[in-house]
Amino acid sequence: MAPQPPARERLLDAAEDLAATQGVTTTPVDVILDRAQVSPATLYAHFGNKEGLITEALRRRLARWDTTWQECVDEAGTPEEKLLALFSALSRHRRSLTPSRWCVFLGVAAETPRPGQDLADTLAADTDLLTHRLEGLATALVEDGQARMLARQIILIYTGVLGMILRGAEVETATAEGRRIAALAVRSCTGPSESHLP
Amino acid sequence: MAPQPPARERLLDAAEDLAATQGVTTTPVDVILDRAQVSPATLYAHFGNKEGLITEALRRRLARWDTTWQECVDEAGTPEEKLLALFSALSRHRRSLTPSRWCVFLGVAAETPRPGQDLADTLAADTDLLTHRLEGLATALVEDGQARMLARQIILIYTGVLGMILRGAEVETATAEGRRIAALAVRSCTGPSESHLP
DNA sequence: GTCTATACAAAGATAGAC
DNA sequence: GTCTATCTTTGTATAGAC
Repeated sequence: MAPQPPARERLLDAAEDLAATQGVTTTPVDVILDRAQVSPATLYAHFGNKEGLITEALRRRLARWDTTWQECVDEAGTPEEKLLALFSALSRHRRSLTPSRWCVFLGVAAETPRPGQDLADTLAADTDLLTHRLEGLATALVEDGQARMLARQIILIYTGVLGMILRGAEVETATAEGRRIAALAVRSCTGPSESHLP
Repeated sequence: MAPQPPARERLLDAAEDLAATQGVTTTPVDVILDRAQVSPATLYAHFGNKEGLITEALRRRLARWDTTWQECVDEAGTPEEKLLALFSALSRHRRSLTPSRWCVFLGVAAETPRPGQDLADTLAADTDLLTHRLEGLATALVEDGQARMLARQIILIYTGVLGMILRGAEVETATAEGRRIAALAVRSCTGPSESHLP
């Protein structure tokens, strides 16, 4: 038999999975414990409380998302493709995990009107990563002043894709649609001239 | 003193307000009762359970949103402006109410992984209203085949605006940005020729 | 580090009276 | 239709042992 990972890992796995598929508020600690095959005391010894566990699980997930997205950027050819790699990354990220109901970070944010500082920071880190990486990639395409705006537009469209999944849309359909709209936004900044390059 | 509205109304008001600002799962029934100045028994007599109350409150809110949006469509001049009136409607709707954290319907959907039939129907009714009205308005602008696609794109962008509010963006900024992107989507369907009419 | 058993608090819902 | 009082269940967290 494969040796079981330590209780801490099992807790993080269970918490991440359940948060993504069922939501946090509606998932009692008992269910997480049951899934992880861990006793209550162990959870509180490691993470202090439920929110601490969730926070830690989200941090780990954000790191994975960061990696997946960066890989997709690196594989993309042109600066425009690198900017739009966000959408391929979303596809790939979802395929590599138990499919979440929409987006764990937005989901937890929606469920948690008054998060503690650590959780709030972790949730903000998702938006920050989007902002910074997209601004960086946009700088290769448009003037500095426009880069911030273009990044914001793409975050909006990306967030729209996630929201469509919550509305019940097919993931691949919504992603493809988002990518198409994002391409429009890019081209409205770069000018129509270069829009038909390979 | 102004005569107090009946308990049923006070419950709906309180539930709507609290659902919009704090979320449903994290708002205990007691808090709704306290805000409405109503006893528990009255709530259960009228609505059966908490979800019944929330469902009814959402139905009422959807009807108001429907009205506000239709007004904005009627006030708009060109077919393109009518299609984009969705974004002015969002502004107006929010200004007419206690500002919700983002969107009550998406919020409740996010918080409720397994809604009962009635609640599920009410949540779906929001997306359905968007779909049908936008498809109707799009038909005035583009061919029938494209109308469905354009409507979907605008729902995606609109949903993105709402998601940006959850991410902490300024409401008016996000709305204006969404409207601009939606205009791009419209013009990519109608062709660049007519894009500069008054 | 991890377990068993349990304390403590909160939340949803109902009984019975007026 | 509405109230007071209360029951039941569920959920978070801890005590103390190994």
